[in-house]
Amino acid sequence: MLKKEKESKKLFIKVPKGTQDILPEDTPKWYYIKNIIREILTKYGYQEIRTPSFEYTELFVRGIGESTDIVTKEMFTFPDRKGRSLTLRPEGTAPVVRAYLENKMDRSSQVVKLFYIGPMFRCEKPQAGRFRQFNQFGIEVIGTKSPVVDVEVIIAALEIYKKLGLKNLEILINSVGCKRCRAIYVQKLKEFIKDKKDFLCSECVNRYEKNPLRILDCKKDNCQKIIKTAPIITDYLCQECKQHFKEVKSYLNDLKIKYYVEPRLVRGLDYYTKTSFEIVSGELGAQNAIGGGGRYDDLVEELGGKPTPAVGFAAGIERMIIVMNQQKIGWPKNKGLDIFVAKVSERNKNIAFKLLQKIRNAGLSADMDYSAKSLKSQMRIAHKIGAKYTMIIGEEEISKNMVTLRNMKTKEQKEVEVDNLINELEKGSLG
RNA sequence: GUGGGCGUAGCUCAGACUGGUUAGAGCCCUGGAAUGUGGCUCCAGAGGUCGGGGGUUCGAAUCCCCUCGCUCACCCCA
Repeated sequence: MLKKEKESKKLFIKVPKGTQDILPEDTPKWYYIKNIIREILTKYGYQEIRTPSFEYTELFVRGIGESTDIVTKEMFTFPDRKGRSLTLRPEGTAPVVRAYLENKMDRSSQVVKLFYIGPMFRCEKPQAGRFRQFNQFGIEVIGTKSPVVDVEVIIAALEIYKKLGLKNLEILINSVGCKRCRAIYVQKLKEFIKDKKDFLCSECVNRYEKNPLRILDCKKDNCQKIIKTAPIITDYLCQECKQHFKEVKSYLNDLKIKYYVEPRLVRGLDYYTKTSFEIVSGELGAQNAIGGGGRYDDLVEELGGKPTPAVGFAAGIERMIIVMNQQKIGWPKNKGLDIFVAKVSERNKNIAFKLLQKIRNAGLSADMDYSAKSLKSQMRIAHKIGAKYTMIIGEEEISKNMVTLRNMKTKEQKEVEVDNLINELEKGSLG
C-alpha cells in the first residue's frame, strides 16, 4: 500500500519542459488581452485567419531560411504515418502566406490584411520570457509596397500595447535592404572584416561564411569593437530602399512616434527585406523583444506565388503579460457568482438542486455545494467565491414554500416565495 | 549545445557553513467556539520518509559522487 503510493508519486507526469498551464485565475487575463487585440485590429481593417498548428516542414525551411537558427535547431519536427515531415509552427508568417496562396486570396482583392492569434512552438532551452510553446498575435499586410503600411503595422501594434497599459516601450528600426543592395553590403562587410577575422569570437568566424550580417548582433566585447567601425547597411541601400526607409521614418515623425534607428538590428528570419523593427521593453530580462516584424517582399514569390510585397508584425503574448505584471497593470477579474445555493441539511438537497437549475435556466450564474457541508461552511464557500447572494434553504422555508435570500454585501436577507423567486431576482434584488 | 544558481508541507521560506533526541514558522486547508449564517479573533487538527539514487559515518535535510527537475545567462527570438 505504502509502496504503491510511493511509486504512483514517482509516476506523476509533469508539463513538458518549456510549457505551462494557464490556471483559472489567469484565464480572464487572456480573454481580456485577446479581446483587445481583436477589437483594435478589426478597427484597422484586419481579418482573423486561423491556420493549423503544424505544417509540412518544407514550408518553414523555404520560408524562414535553411540556415537560420529556428530551422536548424529549434523546430519540433516529426514524420506522419506515411513518413512526410511535419513541423509544429515556429512562427505565423509563412503559414499565413501559404494559406493566402492556397486559398487564392491574391485574386480576390488587391491588399489582404490578416491577423492571427495562437500558439507557436520552438524547441529552445527555456529561460525568462522564453517558452517552447508560446502565444503570438501577428498581423500581415500582403499586396502593397507602400511604406505607409509599414507604419500602420507599427502603430496598430502600439495601440494594442497602449490600450493594455504597457509603458516604456522602445521602437528600434532598421532597413536591411533588398536582395540586391544587401548582397552588395554583405560583400563590403566581408571585405572589412576579412583581415580582422582573427580577433573575432569563434562563432563569428563561423558566421563570416554562413551569415555575416549576424556578426553585427554579437555581444562579445571584441566583436563589438570591430563592428563599431564597420560599414553600416543604411549607407549601402539602393535608391529604392533608401527612399522607402526615408518615407517610413518621416511618417513616424509626422505621427510623433519616438523610435531609434538601429543599423545593427538584424532579425533571425531570412525573409525580411527593407524595413525591419523590434519593440523592446526593459522589463523582460535578456529576452527584451516584446514584438518585432518587418517587410518581406520576396516571401510570397519564394513560396510559389507571384512577386508580391508584404509586411508584418508578431508579438509574444506571454511577454506582454510579463511586462503587465512587472508594471503592476491590472485586468478585469473573474466575475463572481450571482447566487450560491446553501442547504441547511442534506434532506433539502433535492429541492436545492431543483432551485439551482431553475435559477440557471433564468440566465443567472449559480452553484451549490454537493457534499454534506455545514451551513457555516457553505457560507464560507459563498463568501470565498464572491457570490452576490446566498440562497438558504431549510425546513422552515420549505414548510412555507419560501427561501431566504441573503445579500452578501449588505448582509440583509429576506424570505421570498419560491414561485416568485425568478421574478424577484429579475426585479432587481440583484441590482 | 555551454555555463551559473536552486530543489525541505499546497504556497513563501528557516534549518545546511560548525552532521546528533519525535524537521520548524507564516499563509492556505479541515473542524469547532449555545444548537440555521461569511470577516476578524481564539482553540484543535491535517499535511513533508527534506527531488531521486548511491557513498562516508554509530548517526545525514546537513558532507561526497551520480542523476532528474526547475531557474537564469550565453546563443537566438516573441
